[in-house]
Amino acid sequence: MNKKKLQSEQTKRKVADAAKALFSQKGYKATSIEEIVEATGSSKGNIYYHFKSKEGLFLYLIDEWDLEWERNWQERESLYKTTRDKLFGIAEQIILDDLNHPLTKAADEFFNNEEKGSDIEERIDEMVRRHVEFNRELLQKGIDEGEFSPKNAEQLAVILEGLFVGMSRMSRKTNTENAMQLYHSAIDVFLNGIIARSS
Amino acid sequence: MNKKKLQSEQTKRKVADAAKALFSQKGYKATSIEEIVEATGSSKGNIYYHFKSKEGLFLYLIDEWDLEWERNWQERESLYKTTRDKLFGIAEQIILDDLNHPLTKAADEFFNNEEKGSDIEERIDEMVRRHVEFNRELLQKGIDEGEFSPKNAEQLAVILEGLFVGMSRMSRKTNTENAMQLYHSAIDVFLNGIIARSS
DNA sequence: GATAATACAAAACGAATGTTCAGTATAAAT
DNA sequence: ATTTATACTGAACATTCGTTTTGTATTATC
Repeated sequence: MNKKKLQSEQTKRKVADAAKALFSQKGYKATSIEEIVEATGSSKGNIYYHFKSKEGLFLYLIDEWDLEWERNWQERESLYKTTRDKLFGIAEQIILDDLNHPLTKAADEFFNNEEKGSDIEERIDEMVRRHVEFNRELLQKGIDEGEFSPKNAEQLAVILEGLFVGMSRMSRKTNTENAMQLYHSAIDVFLNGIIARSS
Repeated sequence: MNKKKLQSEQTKRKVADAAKALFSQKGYKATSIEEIVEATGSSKGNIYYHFKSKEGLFLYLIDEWDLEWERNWQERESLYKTTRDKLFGIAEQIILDDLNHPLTKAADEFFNNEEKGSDIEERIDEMVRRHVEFNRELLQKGIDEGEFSPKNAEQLAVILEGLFVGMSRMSRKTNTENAMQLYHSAIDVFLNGIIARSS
């Protein structure tokens, strides 16, 4: 079990990468298996050999994406000292990781899905909850250390998450540099709005 | 030409209303003509008699929605004096007009569509531009009158639009009251971040 | 070397969907 | 009263899409 397993993993990766790119660009529904076939050269049957279904493929990508994001962040977190700097660092990672926040767009499609509770909606809800919790801890630390004025960290965390979502949306049609500026300004405003004032 | 024309307009309205509700709830792609048929009692053929296509129907709704929004706002604008109050007023209208910002979700689907430049994408881009311009004028006025500290109004306008988009996203699963609180807090932070300080 | 498992291809299937079309009833126009 | 235009129906059409199935070459196992 060597040559075959290796080859197999390579094609699975190729399919996953192509699907990720397509889902990011076109959304979930708008991306067809046929397009993934064309992008990879693999056959339809082969895709279904490696992944249970289209939904399963998407789920796989979400998990992978989120894990990777967390790994990347943990590697970089120590580079930033203040919570302020960390926020800027997060924005930078969001933009650089992939300008268009890979699956955010596709995620939008499921965010409001009253259909027969697909697994995907559940998973995305969980991801958002994790993000908010992540933000909350970050902000709470800033508050505790006197960097920010004491406020409802939970609500601020939701606002911050929304701000990121909104900025991602607004910067989809610009280049990296402009996106960076926009995120930076947005965080500036946000921080300025919650900063502890010595007056 | 009376009784028939009247009846005709009524059914067209009925279709438009049902479609608006469905698109808002499920998104564009996920809403089928068949579902509109079921929701209205009209036949498929009849829908295509009143509207050129599914895309045409959606376009019609976007235009109508935006016009209505602007009318509503112009009626209420005089109720608010400061730019600050106007922002709160806008948030209130966004929430009350329809908690889930009717077509925002569906609009998301087209925001990043690299397909054969559908008319819809164009139209939505234009709508966003108008919103940003609207925000810009509002903020510029606040800056000119000394309410806010002088900053790049254009960029702030984009941030504000993104903030609204993000808040809409984050409040999709809550009730009106919570949404109101969230928007209010978000605007508070935003205003606090750009306010002119007398210190 | 025979057998079994694996990785893949190609075609077919079945359901769903947007759109069109032929036909019909009713109201308006002549 | 007859003709015409309008509002509408229901079935048919053409495609697309996710998924399944059947078959096959290649590699691992014994």
